[in-house]
Amino acid sequence: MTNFKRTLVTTALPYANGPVHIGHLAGVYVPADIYVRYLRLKGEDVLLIGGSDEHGVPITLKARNEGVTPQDIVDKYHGIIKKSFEDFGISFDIYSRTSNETHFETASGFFKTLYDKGEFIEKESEQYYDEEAGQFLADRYITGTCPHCHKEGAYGDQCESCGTSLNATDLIQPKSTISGSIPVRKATKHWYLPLDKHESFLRQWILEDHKEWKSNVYGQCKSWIDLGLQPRAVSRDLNWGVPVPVEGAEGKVLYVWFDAPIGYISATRELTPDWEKYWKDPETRLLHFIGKDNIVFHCIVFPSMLKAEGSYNLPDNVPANEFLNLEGDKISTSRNWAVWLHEYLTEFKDKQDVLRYVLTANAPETKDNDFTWKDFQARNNNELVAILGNFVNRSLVLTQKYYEGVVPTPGPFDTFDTETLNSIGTFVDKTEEALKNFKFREAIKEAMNLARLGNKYLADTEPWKLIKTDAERVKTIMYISLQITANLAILMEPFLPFSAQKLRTMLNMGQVDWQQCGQKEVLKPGHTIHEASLLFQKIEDAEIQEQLDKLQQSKKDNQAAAKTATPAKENITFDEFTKMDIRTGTILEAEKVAKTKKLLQLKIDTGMDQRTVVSGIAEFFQPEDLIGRQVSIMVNLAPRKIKGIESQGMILMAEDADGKLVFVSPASPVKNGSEIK
RNA sequence: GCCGAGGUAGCUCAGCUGGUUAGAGCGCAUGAUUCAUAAUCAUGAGGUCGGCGGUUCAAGCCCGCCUCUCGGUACCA
Repeated sequence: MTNFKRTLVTTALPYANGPVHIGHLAGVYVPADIYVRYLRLKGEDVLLIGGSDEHGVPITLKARNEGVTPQDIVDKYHGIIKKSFEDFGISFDIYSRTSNETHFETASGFFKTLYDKGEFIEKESEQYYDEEAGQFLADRYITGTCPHCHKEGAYGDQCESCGTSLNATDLIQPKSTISGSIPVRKATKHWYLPLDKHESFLRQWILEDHKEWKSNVYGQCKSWIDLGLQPRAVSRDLNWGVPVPVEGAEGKVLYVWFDAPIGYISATRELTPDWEKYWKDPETRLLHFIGKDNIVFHCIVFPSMLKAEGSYNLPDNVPANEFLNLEGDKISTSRNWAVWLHEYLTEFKDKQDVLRYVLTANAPETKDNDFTWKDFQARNNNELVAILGNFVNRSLVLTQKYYEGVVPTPGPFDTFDTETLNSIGTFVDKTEEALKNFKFREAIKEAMNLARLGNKYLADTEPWKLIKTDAERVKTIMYISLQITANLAILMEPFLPFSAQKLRTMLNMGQVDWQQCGQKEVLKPGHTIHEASLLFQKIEDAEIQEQLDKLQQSKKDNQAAAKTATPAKENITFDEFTKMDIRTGTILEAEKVAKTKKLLQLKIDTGMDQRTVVSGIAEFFQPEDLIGRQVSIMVNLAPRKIKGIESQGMILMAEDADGKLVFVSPASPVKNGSEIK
């Protein structure tokens, strides 16, 4: 590995349309903060960069819904997010935002450079345009009927009902959410970053030169590259974002995915005039801490941008984490299934370190993990309180009791003393080794082992007994206990900064650095320490129950929301209704369409003929169970080829709240071909 | 379907390029102990390493097939 002189750590920019939750913290910010605090303690030159991602369509939509400006939205959430990070001790050198001036300048300059170098391709395409509002419509600004599940109110990019991702042009009866008018298709010009052009470079750089990346990251990249990379639009028609800085681009802004990672650069520029040293000097190590949803951007897209620009470093590693679930379910902002950081701190005041600890000890490093309140309580009570807090307390209380807070002068060390003192260094080394490899779960475990060592040492030497018979020996024992305690005060700093600081205050330690860590004498004999207070408090069952009840309430609210039917569609005339020819029919044959997940190929006796229908119901029915079943079929729907099979009609299904499909059939058997009207 | 990541003790996870009786923490049981927030310390019970087959003197680790979970992708008239 190259010997780097300094490190630049970036953390994924949280999207400023909502607060941050434990998933963000566990996946990105806590590990990044631990890593950076560790390097700082070692005296290394390191920067931790963060900021809010404030552009993009969802923010404009939210603003519209709430009747405020997009700036109002991002101001609000940027404030909340920034404060949450401060409160949890995420030690950013700068936490910036993409709506500020430096960023506009940086992003726009970056685009201009690539533009001038001819790194983009220009393409014209047809997009929906709202004539009343006089603007192009982003996919999210269009609603209509989902072509798949036929639910109304699907967005142009995704149907929230069936979860399918869509193209706006596929929506049935599209409608602009801005003016309510029916949008028209209109040609528009955009710039694209030809990722395919960078494929051979990416192959070499990732698949050959960075085999050491985490397996989830490496595999994901390989998957994307092998699937074939496509040119990606870097601009779009929108009025919220960084304007495209070329002529003829009025009403166009940089696509949010393009401007967001440039936010890392902008923030660094804002922080220091020396920013280029951190971004362009090959002796700087660039690290991106992100969640797994961001792997493709940070390993493929952003590096391609940097490479195309030419003067920037590429990331040396991208330690992406998987996702954190909450009590067995995916964390979801819209379903309010989350533990919000700003709420946590009002309910568990001053317990930042507890959450940091639990999220680190149970971090989703290799696979998705589950956060449960019961585990949270257990780790607090059985580990932080019982092992770490208790050892520190024992050590300090005994010192006060026997020596009024003065570190005693030790006598000769016996074998066990020496072994114990040596072990301190061993645990420190193991912690450090894990940290270097981004194995934070293992690192915090090894750090805790130092506290275990302390407890064992006290249990084995029993100073409270010896004090009556061999007071001299007790001095040595307490001296060693205090050295372990002092080491903990340093070793825990990256993980539990608040508690470590509190401990250092108790120990009257002052400034520390990593070099002291692992040493046998951190506190000199004669040094006076302060009164002890508890580092951690037990968490009672009632507090945990309160949190569980709160989540239960979210679940109830969601179920209630799911029960309300979607509003009726616009009226149609009787003539329009009679155009639809719906009949009863019987399924004669059914088989799964090869190489698909959802498709069944059905042969239906419609009374008039036997015809083939392809239907997306395979997830809910076994083909053999369908034979002989009577169904409703729309017979005059224009035929369409699906997976090479011509589908002549459509089976009518009802969709339940959970997305399950149910046949709409005659209540008792009728002649095939009977009209449904 | 295809691609990727996972499936190891009740729970959360380690297991390097295949090599003696498969590990840790928590939980559980028993014992010791009382300086300490009834905390601690020791000992122990728990595993056909998702399933089946193969390669090998030897497989949790390699190969094939199957199965389950998560993510990406195709498909949903």
